Amino acid sequence: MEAESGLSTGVLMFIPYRALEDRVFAALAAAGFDDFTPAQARVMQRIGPQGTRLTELAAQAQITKQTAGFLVDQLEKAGYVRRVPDPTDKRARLVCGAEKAWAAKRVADAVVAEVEREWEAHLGKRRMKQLREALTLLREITDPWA
Amino acid sequence: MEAESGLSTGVLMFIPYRALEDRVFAALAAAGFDDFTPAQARVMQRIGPQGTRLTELAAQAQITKQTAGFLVDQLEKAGYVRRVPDPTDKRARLVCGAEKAWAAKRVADAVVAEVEREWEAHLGKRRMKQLREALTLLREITDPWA
DNA sequence: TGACTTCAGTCAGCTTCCCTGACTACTTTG
DNA sequence: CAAAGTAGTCAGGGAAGCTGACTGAAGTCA
Repeated sequence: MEAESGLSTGVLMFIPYRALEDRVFAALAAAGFDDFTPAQARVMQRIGPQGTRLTELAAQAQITKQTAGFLVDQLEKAGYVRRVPDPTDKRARLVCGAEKAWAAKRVADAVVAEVEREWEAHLGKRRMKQLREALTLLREITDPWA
Repeated sequence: MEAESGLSTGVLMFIPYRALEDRVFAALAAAGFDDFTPAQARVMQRIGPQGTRLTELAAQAQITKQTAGFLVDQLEKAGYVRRVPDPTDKRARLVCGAEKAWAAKRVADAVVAEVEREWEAHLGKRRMKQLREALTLLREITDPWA
């Protein structure tokens, strides 16, 4: 494509993101959490401490409620979540994380922290801070929700 | 947990990337290039000026050669690429971009440039430069190939 | 030269993810 | 209470990816 460092800023962002994601999934698999998929993880990530409604999960993950329902079914079978009736609305049920989900989250969080330390070691404290600052600012005009 | 936002640096990178991708696809669709998918685009992007082998495309896009073959089939039907025999190796064929592909690329490149200008306007010239610098450095330890 | 090995690409069959459309059950509101 | 809105499911389908098994061509080496 282009000659020099001619990659677009967008692509330059995607490369480290993808590398991080790969690391997290590898670590989860190594720790025995190999029975869920990236799509399921994306939903699971968004479950709040008190549980979250299916419709809410779907909206946040930007998928249809049908897809979310399918993914939650699989997560339920694998023992990561359970569905409990919502006491405040008899139409709804709350998707709650099970202990297995929190255990996986602890592993994932540890890897993210480790990778960020590696990045900081490579960039130096100053540049890492600038990077986060620029990205946080950029979020203001690129984050469609929040 | 940082003060500015609790999001990991990886997620912070993904947000603008996704926003850029959405913009590019919307612009392509608006320009009439609505007959290909993101997956097909990811393959098409990697076709060199003189054409590229299927196996090479698969490796670069990090998919199997079967999947790549399937996507190239679709691109061929839609008129974006054609396959020609490789003169230097009778086993292989070169996937070459057709004029329609280059036209789409021109549209995409224009949108990328436009979005980058918007980002620079929001961040300021200095911060944009720092951002690209940090990301380029980060590529050294996160880009699995090159 | 002939026997292995390697590489390019295809075929067949499968899973996962995600969609639309149509539906039931319950809540809220006028 | 009737109408409108919301939570979730069911049915069906398409896109994208995988593995495994294969053909045909090239390269290697005794």
